[in-house]
Amino acid sequence: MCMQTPDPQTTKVWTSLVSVSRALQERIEDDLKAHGLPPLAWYDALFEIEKAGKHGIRPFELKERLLLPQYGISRLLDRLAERGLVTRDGVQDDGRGQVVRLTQKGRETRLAMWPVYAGVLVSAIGDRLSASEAAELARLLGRLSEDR
Amino acid sequence: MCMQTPDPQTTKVWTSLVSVSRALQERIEDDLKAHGLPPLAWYDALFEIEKAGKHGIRPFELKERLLLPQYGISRLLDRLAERGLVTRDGVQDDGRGQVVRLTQKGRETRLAMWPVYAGVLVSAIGDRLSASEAAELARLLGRLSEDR
DNA sequence: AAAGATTGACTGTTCAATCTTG
DNA sequence: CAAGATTGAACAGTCAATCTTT
Repeated sequence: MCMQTPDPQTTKVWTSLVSVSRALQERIEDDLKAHGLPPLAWYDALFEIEKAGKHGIRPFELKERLLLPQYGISRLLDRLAERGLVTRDGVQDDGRGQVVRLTQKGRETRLAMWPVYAGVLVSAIGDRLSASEAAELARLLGRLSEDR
Repeated sequence: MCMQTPDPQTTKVWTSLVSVSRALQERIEDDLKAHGLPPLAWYDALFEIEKAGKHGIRPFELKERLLLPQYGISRLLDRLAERGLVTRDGVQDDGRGQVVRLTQKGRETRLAMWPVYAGVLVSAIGDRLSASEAAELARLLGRLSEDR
């Protein structure tokens, strides 16, 4: 029974990680809201659906890309469809499934969100780190998500 | 009208930041749940209240420390009190306010959460980075939360 | 039975309105 | 009116159960 306590550096990494990512996410959400735009989570969804083009994408594929549970996708698509940002159509070769496609309004919304989103990233990250520092930071963060 | 797009390094930092902090938080939540323990957010609250000792702490102070809105504190304290982890008493010199104190059960719960919480931090951070890498990572993250 | 997807009920979060005291 | 705190209603997330098709 080894009661392990992280060393101070580990703790510092953790607290910085949480506070930085929370602060950034909040800033993005606030800016989006101030512009009358949808929440950040929608951006990723709209982007993935947009990338799928006119062939569309199946909800279960979206689930894998966005790392959300299936019911999460289901409810998210409900809201996107409600606002007219996506369409959901049955697919012929598999009666269980659907195909999701972005509408014109969906494309416009995604596009309108981007400058706001990008603006925060540039001012909060790009403007604060040199290219080499950013590369080093990305590398170190990558170390934390390696498989074991 | 400058349509700014973050450079690839900035984007990589952002995506790594989000995925690492999300994955870690999920691992901690899952482990806590597997041990029949409360969610991570409670840990910080219990810890802050515990630090206040027998003098207790006022909800508005807790709000500042935990960076939650006042109604968030109100509801969180409802749940903590419901489970017998904290007490809420009126305070004489300010009729509006309350004082929150940790119960014995609250102390035990906080203590039981710690090894689970710490275990994830050690295996996900401490074991993966050298001391100098951890220091460098903490330094770079710190750069991102400097005031401007 | 497994895969794709949805739903009802519960829990938690958010907003605006409210209440009380200073 | 401002500060400390709560609350009803709306919204989002979660769990387990369900439904349909393969």
